[in-house]
Amino acid sequence: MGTTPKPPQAWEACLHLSTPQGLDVPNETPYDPAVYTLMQQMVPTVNYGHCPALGDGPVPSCSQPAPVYDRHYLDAMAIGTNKTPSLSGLLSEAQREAGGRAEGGRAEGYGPPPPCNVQEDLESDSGLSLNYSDADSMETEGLEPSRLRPDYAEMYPVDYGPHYPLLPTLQEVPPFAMQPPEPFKPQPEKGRVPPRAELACSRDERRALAMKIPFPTEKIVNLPVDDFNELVSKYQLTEPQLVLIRDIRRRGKNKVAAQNCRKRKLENIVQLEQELEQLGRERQQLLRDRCEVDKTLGLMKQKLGQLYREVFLMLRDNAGNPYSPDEFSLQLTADGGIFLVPHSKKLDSGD
DNA sequence: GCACCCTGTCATTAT
DNA sequence: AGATAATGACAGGGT
Repeated sequence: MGTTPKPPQAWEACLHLSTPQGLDVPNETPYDPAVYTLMQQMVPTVNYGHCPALGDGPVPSCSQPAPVYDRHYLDAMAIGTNKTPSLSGLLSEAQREAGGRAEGGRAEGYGPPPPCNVQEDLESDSGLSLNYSDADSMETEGLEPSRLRPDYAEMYPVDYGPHYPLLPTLQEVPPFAMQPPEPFKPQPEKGRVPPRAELACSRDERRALAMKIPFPTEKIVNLPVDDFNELVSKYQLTEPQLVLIRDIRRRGKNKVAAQNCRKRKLENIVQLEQELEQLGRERQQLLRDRCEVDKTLGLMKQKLGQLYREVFLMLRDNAGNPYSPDEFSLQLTADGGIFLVPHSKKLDSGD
């Protein structure tokens, strides 16, 4: 049931993005000797500004800055905003709920809990709690003793009444433990479906009630360990009661931990989505910058070619004739010297 | 009836 | 060593 594969949400889809093709440029060396040895071949620089090094990838020309996979990314984000109501929204919702619940749970004042709806506890429990400390479930579900762990049946005699605790004083017994629970009549707010937890007191509260635990589950869960131990030691509790109390404390702590964990998970997802958006923006800016650089580079090459031609045409041999560009070329040495070299020879490009 | 979501719980590991 | 926190996995209930 809970393992049904779910369609990828926005952040999940984003994780499947391919690597940014637009930026993995083939290694462009800053100094290409061929450029300076055979300048006339490169002079007609027609395709500068077109980002030729990008190949046929999705990288746009300068005027079209929308690569294919960015649309994918944007689609994914759009899915995130359409299908899921937005994780930020979910997060704030979760925060509201968790915060409210946590505050409620932490409330110091201990009053009588809302009336318990024992009938509501037809829900089955899962895992150990069914077999271990679910006294009321056992009661209301009508489980056969054969289905229970042997020690469970031993720990939870069906007849609670007289076995139960030697309560210190009547004043210390919370009212709800002394009064029979009234039938629960949920009164949902308009336009809002109350969570299950609000419909009735929790299962652990009902368990505590059934086991006549003489203090509230809120204290069991929220007291610091020393205070908790002190509280427990003040009462003469049976072993089943102690087991239940420890279970209640463990479950209560874990419930809060799970809420916090889920909240953090949502926060992380939101943060990652924001980072993804930011990185997408940075990538777009880098692509624009590179187009500008390519354009500038093309212009410089064009000017250099022009200059090369002008210099070459001014050269004359001893007879005053111009050199043929088919037979000679100009070469630049590392120290800045310029030589006229026949095509059959080449200067050592080392230096 | 099914898919999805939310929540509580358990088991396990980390702190 | 025991308590607690964190988290994945699962189940049950609601929509």
